[in-house]
Amino acid sequence: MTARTSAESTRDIPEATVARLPVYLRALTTLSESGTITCSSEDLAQAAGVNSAKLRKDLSYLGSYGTRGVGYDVDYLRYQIAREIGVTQDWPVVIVGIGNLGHALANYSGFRSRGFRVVALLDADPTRHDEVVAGIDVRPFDDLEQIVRENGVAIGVIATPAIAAQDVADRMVACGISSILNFAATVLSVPAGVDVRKVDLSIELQILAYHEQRKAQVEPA
Amino acid sequence: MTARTSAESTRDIPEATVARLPVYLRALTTLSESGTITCSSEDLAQAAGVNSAKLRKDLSYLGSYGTRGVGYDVDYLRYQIAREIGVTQDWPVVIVGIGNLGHALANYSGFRSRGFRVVALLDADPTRHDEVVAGIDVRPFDDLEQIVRENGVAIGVIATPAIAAQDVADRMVACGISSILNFAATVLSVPAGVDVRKVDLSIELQILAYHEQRKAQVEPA
DNA sequence: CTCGTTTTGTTCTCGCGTTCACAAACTCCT
DNA sequence: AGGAGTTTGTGAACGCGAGAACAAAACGAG
Repeated sequence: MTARTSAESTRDIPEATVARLPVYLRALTTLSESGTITCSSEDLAQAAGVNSAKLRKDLSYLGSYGTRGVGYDVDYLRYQIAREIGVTQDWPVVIVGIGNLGHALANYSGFRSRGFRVVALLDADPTRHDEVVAGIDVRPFDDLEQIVRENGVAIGVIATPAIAAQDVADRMVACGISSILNFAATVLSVPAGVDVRKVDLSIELQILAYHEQRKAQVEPA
Repeated sequence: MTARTSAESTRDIPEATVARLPVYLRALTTLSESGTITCSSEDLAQAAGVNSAKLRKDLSYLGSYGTRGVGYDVDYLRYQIAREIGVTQDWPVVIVGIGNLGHALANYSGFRSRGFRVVALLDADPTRHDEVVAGIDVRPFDDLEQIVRENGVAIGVIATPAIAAQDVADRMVACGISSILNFAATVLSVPAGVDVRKVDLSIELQILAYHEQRKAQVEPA
């Protein structure tokens, strides 16, 4: 095994692991705030809601940041994960669609505290353009390109009605945005190289309903 | 292979498939509204953003609802999937935590249109109790048990700050709620038999940030 | 009625992710 | 210094899901 630079060490982290790293990061932050200096994989696994073997394997993809017989230094590990995910740097974000959900997103403190800075709120509806949400004034959707260019925005959030989402996505991609978080209830088609993650509130409820129905079937009270 | 009753046919649907059924359901609804009578697995797969082999395999778990050489009857398949998921029936839901996100959820039309009926909005903060959101008045959190009992609520939504979420979950479980959709940024621990699904906005952004960082590393402009 | 065309339902194979189990490594106590 | 106890990091086995490929079934033309 050859020595690797830190740039090379960021290779080949499985997708399933990437999805859990933010959970570990939050658990570590909680531990750190409660004054914990070191923790075992068992402790952290419990805080993150996974089993310890999976946690250790996940962390092993980042490198060997633990000490056998001791555990992990909470702050050190936290920094390493944050660096790996990329939340040590500042990510400018635009939110398009300032309805109920857009409001909630704009006000969500969890973004800013993790390195995401909402640089603009955009809406196609001119009657919203005099509004100020979370200290940011709502601007016309047509300002998208200028804002993206001036702020170096790489991540866009779509909180529009489903009917408008594909158009918004197309415009975002045309401006150079390469990661999209989509809250609209529709399937987006984007060119290769653009990442889309979908959050669909009603789908989550439907999955719960399915299981709920199963439970009722098995044991009819 | 013996003949199976419709109750028995609902066995053993893989979790990955369950998660996609709502997507197919929405795609079918869109097709139906555009006047389409029948569609091939290829058509539906494209509308749902998956490949056709996976779609056919998913549908095969429900039964044989297609016709070889022809395709699927849109409305018939839509009904079968809806029945399988359980959205042909009415699901009473309570939402706890009427902050920005709670407001957005209460107003979200996608719930009602898929069989989910918000029967109550609850908040621990007394200053919110005179508010009316989406035509429903906000009630004290302590009314939870009564509301759950009177309406037969099985599904609860948590939209509180992280610090309150575990308490809310405990109370929900104590009342008999057995499925929880959690928007709070924390890991909930619940007894076996209770389903929890987590939606975490900042985690989704962090996953995007990770990939975005990778792209920037590979091709530094 | 028969043959070609279309499309489903299913089998098979492969790769990823999870979990177990254990060797390696570190600390602490005597 | 040495041994007992603890905890990490990882090799190996296992199970699930994705995708390719094909047989079975339905339709239509002649």
